[in-house]
Amino acid sequence: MKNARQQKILELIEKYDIDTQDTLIKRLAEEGYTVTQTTASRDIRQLNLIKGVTTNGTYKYIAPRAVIGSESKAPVLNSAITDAVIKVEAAGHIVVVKTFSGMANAIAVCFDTLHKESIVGSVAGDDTILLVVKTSQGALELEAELREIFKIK
Amino acid sequence: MKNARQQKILELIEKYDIDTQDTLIKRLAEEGYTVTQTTASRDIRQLNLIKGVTTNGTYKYIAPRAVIGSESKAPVLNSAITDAVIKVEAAGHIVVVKTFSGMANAIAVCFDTLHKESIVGSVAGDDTILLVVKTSQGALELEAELREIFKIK
DNA sequence: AATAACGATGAATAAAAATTCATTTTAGGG
DNA sequence: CCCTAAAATGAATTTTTATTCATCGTTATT
Repeated sequence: MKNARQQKILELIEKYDIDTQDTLIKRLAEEGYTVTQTTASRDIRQLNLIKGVTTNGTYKYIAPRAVIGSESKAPVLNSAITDAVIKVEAAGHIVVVKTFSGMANAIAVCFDTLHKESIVGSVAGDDTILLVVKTSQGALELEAELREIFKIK
Repeated sequence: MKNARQQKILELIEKYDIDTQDTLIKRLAEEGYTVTQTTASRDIRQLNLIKGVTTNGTYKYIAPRAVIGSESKAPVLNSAITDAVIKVEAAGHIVVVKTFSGMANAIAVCFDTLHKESIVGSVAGDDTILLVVKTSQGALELEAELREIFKIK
């Protein structure tokens, strides 16, 4: 039951603007899932959903593209993300990451959540991310690390 | 007061794991900002911060890189420009400028209109601008200059 | 200077979300 | 089958967060 329901939740938050757990519960009920707020809260937590503010100033639950990591543990990247990285290459003190078209931003978000010391800043285009590193040496190390993570070459 | 405080909030959530508005209020108090939960709530909303679940299962406020809702944001106020620049750092022959989420483009436009000789080109993401300078020396000079302008550090 | 208009803030309150503590259900051994 | 352990769930409650309404300070306008 749980898995089907959580799957449905992901669909629902895509389809509708769901602003509270209560709204979610009602949508779920329409689909035949009757649960209490307790369960909704837990589902949301387990799915790593977050409540954001839209440009209209309203709230909305969304599925973030990567799990927010606190330094300690390796961040959890969903496979859609790791698969989308095509190439990683250091050039001077910059590391260039090539991705599937349109995926660069999603992946750059992951890098941000890594809070890697060596990364001074990053910019993402459509299918390319530039990671600026303080030193060439650092770039080489980062390159190696990323290749490890994304299983490149 | 408000801007300085919100700026500080961004620093605090980077530096510490802030799980509730209450802990944020306490951290702010340590820094000399005494506010109520009402204000904390509003600041969080205005900064577009979100509360996410970390890999440890704990909660944590973070500044998302991408703005939810995807449509472009409201026009940027003049005074907001300088306030929105968080960090300026030279790395080799590149200067990295960190800004509030969604502000990078607006600020990059300002740079362009400056027609600074030393800037070869620039790229802006959501919250980061890369300024490409001919030489490392030039990057250092530009870094110093920008820090002056934006009163960084 | 007086006054209007607006933004920032807080106290109190309402609303929403997380958690605790049981209870029920499910999945595996024996 | 029956039992046990673990997972899932809900009711009640606590905790956290958002909002309402009033006030204060600032700035602009006459």
